Amino acid sequence: MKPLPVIGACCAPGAQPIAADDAQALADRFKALADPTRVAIVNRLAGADEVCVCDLVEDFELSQPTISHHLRLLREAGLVEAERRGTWAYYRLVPEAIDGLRVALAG
Amino acid sequence: MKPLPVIGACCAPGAQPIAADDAQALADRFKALADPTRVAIVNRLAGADEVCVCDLVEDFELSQPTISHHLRLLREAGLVEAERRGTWAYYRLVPEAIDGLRVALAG
DNA sequence: CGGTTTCATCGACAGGTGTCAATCTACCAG
DNA sequence: CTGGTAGATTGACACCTGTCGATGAAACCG
Repeated sequence: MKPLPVIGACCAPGAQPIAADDAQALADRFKALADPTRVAIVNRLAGADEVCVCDLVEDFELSQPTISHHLRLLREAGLVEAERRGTWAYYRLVPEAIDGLRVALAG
Repeated sequence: MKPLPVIGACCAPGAQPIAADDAQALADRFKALADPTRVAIVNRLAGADEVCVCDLVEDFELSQPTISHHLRLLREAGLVEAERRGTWAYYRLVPEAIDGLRVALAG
């Protein structure tokens, strides 16, 4: 798991050149949001403190493995984090990660 | 070419639920930034008013068709726009499109 | 203990994506 | 008109990705 690198402004007028590594790291995080299901999951998590996986499986009309797959990608990108409590797993947003992307889009 | 739909906050704590269409539209625009070369191109365009395609082909060590391909994806996502002057083509950032993404990431 | 539930992982498959060489289409200079 | 240059398009290829069914792993219940 990467330590969630902090990348400065890059994509609005006036931004300074960024290194190839940073472009790669940014692309990786944007890739996590490059799917409508994952955008919807993030949106769902943004509306509550935490959400049980079982609720996500009910909300979206996708198989449980597919939801699990998307959650993993979001987790690996550092955008969400999971906590296991007994039989259930609860997912939360990582606001700092979203902030990081917003900052990167600034000028 | 889509009319660049405006989508409200979606991905930070406190955001309201968004429609499936909006999740799709957002994912499409994030997908345009889900590649390191395209992030670097956007960063390059952010540092100048406009950039000639010939300069991009020189800067990045990729073939001219590949650069052209990435520019098309960015254009179709509405993140950049092109202007043809004589033999050369000049690309510019569309700041409103970047702003739209930044707003979507807000809470 | 055995059975059930929740979630993650695996294997497979169709469709999408990044890349390049080759080609095509303006446009400009003689 | 001829030749040269800039950029877009095409075709091909390897690789990645979203999806599902089947299986595994861990916790709970009776």
